Amino acid sequence: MAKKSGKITIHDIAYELGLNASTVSRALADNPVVSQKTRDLVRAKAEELNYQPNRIAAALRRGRSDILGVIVPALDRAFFGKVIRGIEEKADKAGFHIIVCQSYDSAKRERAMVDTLRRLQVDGIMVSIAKDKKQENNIDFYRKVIASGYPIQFFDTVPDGVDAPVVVIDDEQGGFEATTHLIKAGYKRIAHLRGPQHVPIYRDRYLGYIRAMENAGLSVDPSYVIDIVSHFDNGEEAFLRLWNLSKPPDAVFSSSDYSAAAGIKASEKHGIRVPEDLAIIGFSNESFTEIITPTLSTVDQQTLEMGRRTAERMIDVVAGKASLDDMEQRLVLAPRVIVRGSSSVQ
Amino acid sequence: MAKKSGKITIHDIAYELGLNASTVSRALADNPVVSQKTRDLVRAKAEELNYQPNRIAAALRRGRSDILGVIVPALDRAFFGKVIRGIEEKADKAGFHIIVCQSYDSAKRERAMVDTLRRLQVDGIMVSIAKDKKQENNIDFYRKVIASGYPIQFFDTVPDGVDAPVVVIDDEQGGFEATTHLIKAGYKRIAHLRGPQHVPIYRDRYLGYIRAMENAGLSVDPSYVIDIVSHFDNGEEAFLRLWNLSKPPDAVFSSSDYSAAAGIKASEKHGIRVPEDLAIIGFSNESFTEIITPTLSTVDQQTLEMGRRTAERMIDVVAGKASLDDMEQRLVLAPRVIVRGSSSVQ
DNA sequence: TTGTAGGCGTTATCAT
DNA sequence: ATGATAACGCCTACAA
Repeated sequence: MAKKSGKITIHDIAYELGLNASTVSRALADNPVVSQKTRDLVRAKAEELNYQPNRIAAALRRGRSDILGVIVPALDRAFFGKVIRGIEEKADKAGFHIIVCQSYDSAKRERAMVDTLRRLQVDGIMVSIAKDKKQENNIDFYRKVIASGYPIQFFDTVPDGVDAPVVVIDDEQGGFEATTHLIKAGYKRIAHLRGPQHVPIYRDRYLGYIRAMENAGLSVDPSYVIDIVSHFDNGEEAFLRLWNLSKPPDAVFSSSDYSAAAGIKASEKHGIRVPEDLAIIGFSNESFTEIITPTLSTVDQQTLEMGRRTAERMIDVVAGKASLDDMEQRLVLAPRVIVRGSSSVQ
Repeated sequence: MAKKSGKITIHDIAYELGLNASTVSRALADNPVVSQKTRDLVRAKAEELNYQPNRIAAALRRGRSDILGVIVPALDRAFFGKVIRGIEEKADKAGFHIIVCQSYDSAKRERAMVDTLRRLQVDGIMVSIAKDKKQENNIDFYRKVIASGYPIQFFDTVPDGVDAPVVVIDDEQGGFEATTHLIKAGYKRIAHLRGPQHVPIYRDRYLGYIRAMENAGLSVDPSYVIDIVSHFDNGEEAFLRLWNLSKPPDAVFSSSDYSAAAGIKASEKHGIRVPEDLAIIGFSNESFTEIITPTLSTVDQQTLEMGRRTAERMIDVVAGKASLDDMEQRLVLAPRVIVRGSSSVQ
C-alpha cells in the first residue's frame, strides 16, 4: 500500500482518499473549516501511511522554520548544558526546535555558525560568544547581522558595544559577594585568580573583588592578583606564586571552579589545609564542586533561569509578541553564593 | 542598493547582472560550464549584496539537506561532548552540518526527536539511546524506521536486537581490564558497583568483571556486587553497605566515575585511605577524574575516535559510498585503562 | 466544505 | 555559455 521507501506526501494521502492536497493540508492543521469527518479520515490515513510532514517544505513556504539556533563555546561545560536545558524547556512549550552548535571558543568558527544557521533559515540565534582574543571582527559582524533585522539574543558572555538584547548574570555582584563572604568569615589577605580581562565576565568578577575589598577597607596587594589563562593550565603554578610571597594570602577567590579545584589539589600536595590555612571559593557551581574534598564553595549562576529567560525573549521576538525595541533591555540575573567546605569550618 | 531587510535571492543577483537565475546558481556552485568571467561577476555581486543562500530551498529541491542529526542522553556529560567533537570534525570536512538533541534519557522523548529530525529532512541520525527502563517500544520504533530505509547509526549505548550499524567500545573488555589491573596490583577482595543491567554497557562491564575474577581464580562474593541506580544518588550508601560486611573489600571497580568519586569522598569521610585501605577504579575518564584527590583511575573510552568513526560511517552511507549492507557490521573500539592515584601507591 | 492555482528559492533538464 | 521551465512539498488566497 505505502510506497516502499519514497516519502509520503499530502498528495499521497489526498489521492488515497479521493481528496485534494489542500484539504489534506488543512485537515492536518486542524483547520475547523474542514469537516470533522474529513479531518478524522485524513488523520487515520496519515497514521496508516506513516506520513511525516516535510517541515522544510513548510518552512520554505511560510518563511519560518520554527527552529532556533544556540551557539555556545563548548558543550562539555556543565554550565552550558544547563542553560540549554532551560532554553529547551521554554522552546518545547512554544513549539520550537533547537539546533545546538559549538564555537570551541573560536570567534571565526562562531561567525561561520551564525551564517550557517541563517542559511538554514532558523528563526533566531541565541549566542554566548567565544572567549577569543580577537573579538573586534565579531563586533562588526554582529552589528551587520543585527542591522539586517535578524533576531540575535546574547546570553552569559556578550560582546561589548553591540546594541543587542542580552541576558547576563551580574558577575560584578557575584565577585563582590564571593569576596565579601570570605571577608565576613574573617579572612583578610584575599587573593584573586583573575581570568582574561578582555572577557567581560572575568573583568566584572575582578571589579567585584576590588569593590568588596575597598568596601571593607582592605587594601588590594597587586601581587595577590594572579592572571590565569585557561581552566586547567596553570592552576598549581598560580598557587605556588602566591605561596612564595613573603606574606601569602589566607583566602583565594578564583574566577573559575576549575582553577579553584586545582588550588585544592595543589594545597593538598603541599600540606596546606583547606579551609584552615587557606579558604577557597570558585565561580560557576560546576557539578564536580560537590564531589571533591573538601567540597568547593562557589557562586551559582542561575543557569536554568538564564536559559529560560533567554528563550522566552527570543520567542517573544520571533513570534512577533515583542518588537526589537522592547528588547533593547539588558536582563541581569542575580548570582548566589553557595558556601561549602572549602571556605567554612564545619 | 540592497533591499532593506527582505532576503536576497539568486534572482536579485541575476537581475542586477542581467543574467538568469540558473546561471547564477551554476556560477555559485562553481560549475565549470559557466565562464570564469561570469563566475567572478556573480561572486562579487553576491558578496556585495551579502547574499545568504537559502539552504532550505536547496534541500527541498535536492532532496538532501546535508544535515546530520545526533541524539544523546545529555550534553552535560563530558563523554558526549567529546564524541560530538569527533563527529563534528569529520562532518565539517565532508560538508555536513550537525544538529544535536538531548533525550534526557527518556525513550519517549528520543522517539519524538527522531521524528522531528526526519521531518526536518536531516540525512541521517546518529544516536546513543536513552538509558530508560522501557526500551521495548523503541526497539519496534527503530525497526520501523530502519526498515523504511532511513539511515540510523547507533553509538555507545545501542539497542538490543535492532539490526543496525553500531559503534561501541568493548565494555566487557574494559570491565575485564579494569578488574585485572586491580588484581595485578595485588588486590583480591574486589567489589563491583554495577549499573542498571538492562543497559548493555553496564551489563558488559559487569560481565568483564566476572570474567576477570574467574580468570584469576578469585571467587565473586554476591554481596560484593552493589547495584547503583543513578550517578550521584547512592554512592555513599553503596560504600557503607560494603564496609558493613564482615569481610569488606579491599578494592572497588565502579561502572561509573561518578560513583567512584562518591566512594573517594565517602572514604575520606569515614577515615578510609585510598588507595592504601581501598583501591578504586572508575569508568569513562570524565574530566574531573584528574582534578579530585586522589586522582581517579579509570577506563578511557576513545571518545573522539568513537565520534569520528560514527560520523565516517554515517557519511559513507548518506553520500552513497557504502550501502546499508556494508554497514551491518559492528565496529568495536578497544578501551584503555588509565592508572592514577586511586589504585596505585605512588 | 472543498478544489484550483500560484509561489516560497533552488536546482536539474531541457533547449538555444 | 546561457536561458527558460518545471519541480521539490507545502500553504493560502481565491474561486466554486
